[in-house]
Amino acid sequence: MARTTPSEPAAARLAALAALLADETRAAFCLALLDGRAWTAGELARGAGVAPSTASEHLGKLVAGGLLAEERQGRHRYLRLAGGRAAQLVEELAAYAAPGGAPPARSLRAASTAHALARGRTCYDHLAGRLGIRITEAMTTRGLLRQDTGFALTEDGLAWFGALGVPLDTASRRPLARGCLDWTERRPHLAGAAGAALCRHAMEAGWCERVGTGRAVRATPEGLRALTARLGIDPASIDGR
Amino acid sequence: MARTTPSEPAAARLAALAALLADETRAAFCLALLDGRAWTAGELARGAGVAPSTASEHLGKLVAGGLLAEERQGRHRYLRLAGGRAAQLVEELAAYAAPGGAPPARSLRAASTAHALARGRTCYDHLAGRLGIRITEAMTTRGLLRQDTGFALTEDGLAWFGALGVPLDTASRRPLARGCLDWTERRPHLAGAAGAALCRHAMEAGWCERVGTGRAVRATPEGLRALTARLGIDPASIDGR
DNA sequence: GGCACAGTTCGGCGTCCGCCGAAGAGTGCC
DNA sequence: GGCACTCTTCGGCGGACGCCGAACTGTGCC
Repeated sequence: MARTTPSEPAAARLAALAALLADETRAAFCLALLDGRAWTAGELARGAGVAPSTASEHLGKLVAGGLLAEERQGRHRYLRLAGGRAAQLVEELAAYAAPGGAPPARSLRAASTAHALARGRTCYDHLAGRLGIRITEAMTTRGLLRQDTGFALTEDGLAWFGALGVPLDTASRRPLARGCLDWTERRPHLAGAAGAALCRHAMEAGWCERVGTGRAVRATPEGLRALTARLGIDPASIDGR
Repeated sequence: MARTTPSEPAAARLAALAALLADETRAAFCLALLDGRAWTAGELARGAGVAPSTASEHLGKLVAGGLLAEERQGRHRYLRLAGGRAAQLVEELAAYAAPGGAPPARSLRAASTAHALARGRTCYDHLAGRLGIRITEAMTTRGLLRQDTGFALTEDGLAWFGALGVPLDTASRRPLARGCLDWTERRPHLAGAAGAALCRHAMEAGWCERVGTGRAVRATPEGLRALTARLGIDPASIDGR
């Protein structure tokens, strides 16, 4: 008997896309790039522990498949996620794949990086981890963000961004606010154009700074003061445990 | 040099999850189950054009991987997507994998089913296709749904559901409204608890009916009248082309 | 020009995995 | 009880794919 839709092309395309992430090395590349920054091919190869030649082939597939974008500068090949939708795809798959319980964290080094990531990190272009969740919570309780009927900024929320000096384009196709499931807190944090703008502002204003070379982010003392003043966030709820 | 996080388990889990969908036959199973109903193993095997033994192995993997749920009744094994999140995952991957241009539609039979699907279909538990998009559009222009600051019902929207006699639970963890990218219209339609409730009501009230055995759905004459009366939708914008 | 370095291409190796048919287990109908 | 049917398990086959090292290309620095 024939297939439900003859010579189904949708299944083949879905399988081809999923196959890009079905390899552990390629998956590691995409997870590393979830910090939203561009990495060189060599950095990715070292990070994943494979030979440069192997990485080169994998990166070629990921770019050809539309998941990654490349930028060549001199003898370097910089790679980043192809865009917000690609990042969202990887995020959601990673969140679904995350185990229900806490991650094991075998070594001391792994435990300390896991701790730093749980405290705060970037998730492509917005803030995640305890830091991102506390901000999202505070915005919700202050009536800047509504989560009960969906996930959207309120008029007060728009005004709050205005007062911060961060313009938001409501006419853009990209949704202003979107929930992104946090894989350490297991609750949604603010993503979308507003989440990206807030993260950019937090970095530029010195509210946060990167820790080490990875995705981990830490709120600075000024940042904690600003979050307390503007959102009523208790600094201990982010920094402490 | 070591991996960024030693013996990274996240990459392995992401790869394992993606591998479930990286096979064309398994992908076809998941797409078929996107209609939200339960199919038997044999039906899925015939639909995908593989031997029952092959299907059995694939289904075992999909269930073990947490993407599908099974229910055994007598000698039948009924399979459905494991839940809303699994459906959302498959939807988004399928939407990302969909080609930018229109699908080719080689045979006459394929063209006619593609046409029926484009007109209206279920997307797991809510309405999609032209029918779903027109409803979402109408709800937005009538102020029942806000898309400019995210994707959320308004107070008027809550009242509209109340008038319809469809209760919505705002206290649930599941978001009431969520945008789901429509792969034929390439715009978001209403998903989430409200989308599911509306779809259920439309089926029970006889506004829509299934066409054939697949995902395709058609608005009935009463349905078109109801949509015109309650949302001001022009019937020709759905049914005609 | 010459060297160091980033990245790519190629050949070969080993493994994994999807496919089938045949045989078996369990269920329902008569 | 016996038959028909659905699904599962197993063995074996073949292709696909990820890995590496070695050789090669191209860039930048001195």
